[in-house]
Amino acid sequence: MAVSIKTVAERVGVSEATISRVLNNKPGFQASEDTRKKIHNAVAELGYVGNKMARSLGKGRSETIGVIVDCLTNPYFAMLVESTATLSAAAGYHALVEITPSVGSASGRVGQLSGWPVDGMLVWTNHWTILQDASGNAYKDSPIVYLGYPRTDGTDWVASDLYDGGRQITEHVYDTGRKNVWYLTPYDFDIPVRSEMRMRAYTDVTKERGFQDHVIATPRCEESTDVGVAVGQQIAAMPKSERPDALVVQNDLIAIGVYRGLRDAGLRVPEDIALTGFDGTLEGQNLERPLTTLSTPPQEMARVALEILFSRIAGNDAGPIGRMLKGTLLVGKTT
Amino acid sequence: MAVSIKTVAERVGVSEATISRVLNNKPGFQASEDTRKKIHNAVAELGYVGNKMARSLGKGRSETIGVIVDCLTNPYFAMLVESTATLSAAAGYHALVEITPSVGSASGRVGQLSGWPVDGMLVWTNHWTILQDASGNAYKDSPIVYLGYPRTDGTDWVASDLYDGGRQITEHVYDTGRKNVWYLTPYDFDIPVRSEMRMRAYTDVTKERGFQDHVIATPRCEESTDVGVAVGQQIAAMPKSERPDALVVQNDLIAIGVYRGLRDAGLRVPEDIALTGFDGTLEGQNLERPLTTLSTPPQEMARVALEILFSRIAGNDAGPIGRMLKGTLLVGKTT
DNA sequence: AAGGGTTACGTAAGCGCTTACCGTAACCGA
DNA sequence: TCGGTTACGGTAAGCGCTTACGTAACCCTT
Repeated sequence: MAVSIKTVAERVGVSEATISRVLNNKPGFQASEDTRKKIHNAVAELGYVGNKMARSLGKGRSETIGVIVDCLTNPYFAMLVESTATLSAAAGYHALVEITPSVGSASGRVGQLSGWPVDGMLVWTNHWTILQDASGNAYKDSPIVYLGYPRTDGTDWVASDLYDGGRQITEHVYDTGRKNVWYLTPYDFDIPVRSEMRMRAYTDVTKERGFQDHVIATPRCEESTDVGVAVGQQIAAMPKSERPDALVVQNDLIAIGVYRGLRDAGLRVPEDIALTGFDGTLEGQNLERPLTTLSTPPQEMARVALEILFSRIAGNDAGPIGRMLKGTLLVGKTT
Repeated sequence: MAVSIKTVAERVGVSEATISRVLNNKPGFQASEDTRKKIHNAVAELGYVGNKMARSLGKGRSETIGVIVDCLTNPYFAMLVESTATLSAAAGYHALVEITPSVGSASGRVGQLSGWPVDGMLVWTNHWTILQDASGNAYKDSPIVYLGYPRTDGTDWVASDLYDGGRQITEHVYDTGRKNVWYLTPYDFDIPVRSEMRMRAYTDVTKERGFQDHVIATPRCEESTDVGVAVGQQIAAMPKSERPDALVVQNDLIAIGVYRGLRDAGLRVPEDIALTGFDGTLEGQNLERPLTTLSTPPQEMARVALEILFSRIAGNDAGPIGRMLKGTLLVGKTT
């Protein structure tokens, strides 16, 4: 029904092959200026826009890359996806997003995206599992770059150096003179790898400075902000002597919640208690007191990851590539 | 290379057609329990996952819907896209996102998505233009539901009732006793339709109450927050007598900027000046003083829009469908 | 015993494009 | 005059699915 390459071919009076070759600028193929013109005219007049599906089927490549993330409400992911979409568009690729909190969980698998011949995938995992196909085997139909955490399982990854970041932020907190610093993490005991590095950095620095570490773990869940609020209230309810004088929180979203919880309960940040986040989100900066946090620009992450991915698509089959991106400390008004 | 339907067929010893029919549960087709079993076993053993491209080519439907928005950094859009992705996944569809600030602009056209046989599209437009294909004709290869603003051009749309919302929020502001209320809009003089309704509601209410209206228009641009900051500073720099005592701002992002601008210049909100946003974003609620705003849940918008879209895909060709969603006033601490 | 309905599956023609492999015809130099 | 280029472009075989149509075997009916 729609105008296909056949329509154009008939209109111009040449074969479909010629149309295809001219439109794709096939190297080594020469058409007369005349046919070229005619073809382009016909295309314009008919409003012909190929059919990407057929094209992909024919070429065996879809010029689409898949992006799998937990959610988009976290602005960090939103930015990540946005960057991926624009960067891949610039390279002539489409971005197919899939939101699957399940990917990366123990039973994580490549849900909907499966069977879609994406040329490559960017996958954010919170856990250290591998993407699996429907039968539970490691997915390997197309190259994947895992985002978020460093890996040692032979896959490609781009991560922010959480250990380094954790140290930067913890040291900063101690540098401001705090002595009883707690760490707050949405901890998933089933998958102990999660966030190890940020937390380990915290405990390391704490020990090095000769202080006592203290970790609060809350169940990992969607409504991070609310979780934070609850924790904030709990802490505010403690007698002053038992309370920490600083809280290093695993990410901005939760930290924001904690901020609200503390504030609503009448505690002042940072006068009564210092607070830090992690991620460098916009929200954090829009708090009354911009949040002290550590940012690894998702744009950068997307850029580096796509670089790797495109090289894989182009055939690069060297050993596993990993890139650690160092974050930068953003000192706000909460410490 | 990958395992195709042919592989399965050979393994089981039946024709490809049978595989396809069994796997798709073709109504009216009966296979023996035996073959069914064999097929499912083979599929499991081989790890066969169809090829969606070929499937789509064959059926003429791609089971993919496209979503076009300005950006994802605006959490409103992020939420919209997230809802679309999850809701369509639930219906067995994929979501293909395209970020194109240009769509909806005067020269707006269906960029990358063009040629991709999406079964339908959700398009957010800031302006009242129609999606165009490469040759400048109205795009009509697949059904589209336009989001954001009501339309009278025969296309389907889902919008939040901006006039109603504008009235709600303006009246609320006057109800708090303000008398010199200004309106701030990122106004694109090239496309005067933009936001007419919110602003008109403001002027209407203002006149009804016997006050003088005053509109500040700033160039529409990406860094909305920064624009807001600048305006906030300008206003703060005015002598108190010339200053408004309330600012009704076109959206949360800009309002947040204004908040910061005012705050940094030493003005207090709402004591010195009241402030409202529009959209009900998370950021707005995370401000020190949660922003008074008007929210039209993007989830709801996505839900309603997809409902319409799926009905169109199913063949519903009734006249244009429009749905106006009433927003609800969120009274924060800025008024 | 012949016609007719089931049951269970095969055949083959697409879907709209790409591309390896062949023509032609004109032109050119020797 | 003839073989060899060069310029231009047609043919047809896929890519991996779906589906309209056909058919063979079986059982039941009258």
